[in-house]
Amino acid sequence: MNIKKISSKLEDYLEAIYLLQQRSIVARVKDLAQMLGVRPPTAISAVQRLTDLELVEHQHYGYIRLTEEGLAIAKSIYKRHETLLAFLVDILNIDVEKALPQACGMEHSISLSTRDKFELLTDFIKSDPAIWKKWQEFREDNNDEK
Amino acid sequence: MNIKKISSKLEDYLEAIYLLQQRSIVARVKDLAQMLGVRPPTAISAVQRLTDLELVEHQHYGYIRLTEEGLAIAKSIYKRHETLLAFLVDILNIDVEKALPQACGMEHSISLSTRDKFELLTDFIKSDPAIWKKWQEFREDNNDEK
DNA sequence: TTATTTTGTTAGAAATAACTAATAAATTAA
DNA sequence: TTAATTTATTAGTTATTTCTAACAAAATAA
Repeated sequence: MNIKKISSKLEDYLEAIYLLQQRSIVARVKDLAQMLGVRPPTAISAVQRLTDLELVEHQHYGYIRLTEEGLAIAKSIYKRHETLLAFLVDILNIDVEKALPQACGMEHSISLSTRDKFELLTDFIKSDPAIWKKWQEFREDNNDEK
Repeated sequence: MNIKKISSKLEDYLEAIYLLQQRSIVARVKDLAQMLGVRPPTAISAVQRLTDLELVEHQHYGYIRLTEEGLAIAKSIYKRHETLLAFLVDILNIDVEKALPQACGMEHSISLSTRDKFELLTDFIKSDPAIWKKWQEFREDNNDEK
């Protein structure tokens, strides 16, 4: 029931396949390569390693699908991604374009329990208008206009 | 004047050399390997690559020293490390042993400006006793005893 | 000062993760 | 249904980061 430990690069591939599936686009090598900014042979080699690990299923010249285990990992990474992105953008007031690559980097380093705490803090600050206002002001008083 | 972009592993080596220097321990291959949990040949190979990049100076069988540029990178990474660790431990209430590896992972992904914002938020929450108390309670109300 | 121990280095191998070039299969258009 | 285009794959190369085994230099102890 433990989540298999794989490299952060492989986690990125699982996450990308998951996102393609979500958009009801059947994951193909081309899309995967495009999303991750690599060449098709690089994506293929990753898909092959993920197949060996039984995290995806892939027949030659065919579609790429997550196994149950691969889906569990993908979801868990994506959840961390979402939480971190929301924290960076909504709380720390970072532009989405700048926040995205940072969330993508951090999402591989934090535990699930740390993710929960990031979410809790985000909810805490957002849920209380007084605190939210104070934080806005505190930020602005410290040269954080943008 | 730009900070050279190197891999996160090499950043770890610079950070470790910096910490050894701080403790007035002259950095040696053995210490470095021990700190990073690798075998001596691995540390040597990293030191050689850092020497090629002119980020450290190292004569055979001698001491390892950071160049001015290497020191700048090391300091900047370490600053991010400290800020993230303080945030995880003091604000999110994560045990130091658990927080450490997560800070070590995240420190390579965040920009200097994001680091500043983490510090700002930490200061904000710590500086206001009312907010601090509310956050403690909010955490405890959401199953975060430990 | 020789012997032992510690520390550092080289050589060579393996895994990961990327690339280009060449080719093969599948799809689309003529 | 061929021909052209798109997509996928294989083969081979490179860089990074790790390892073990073997050896060399330096430091310490006998």
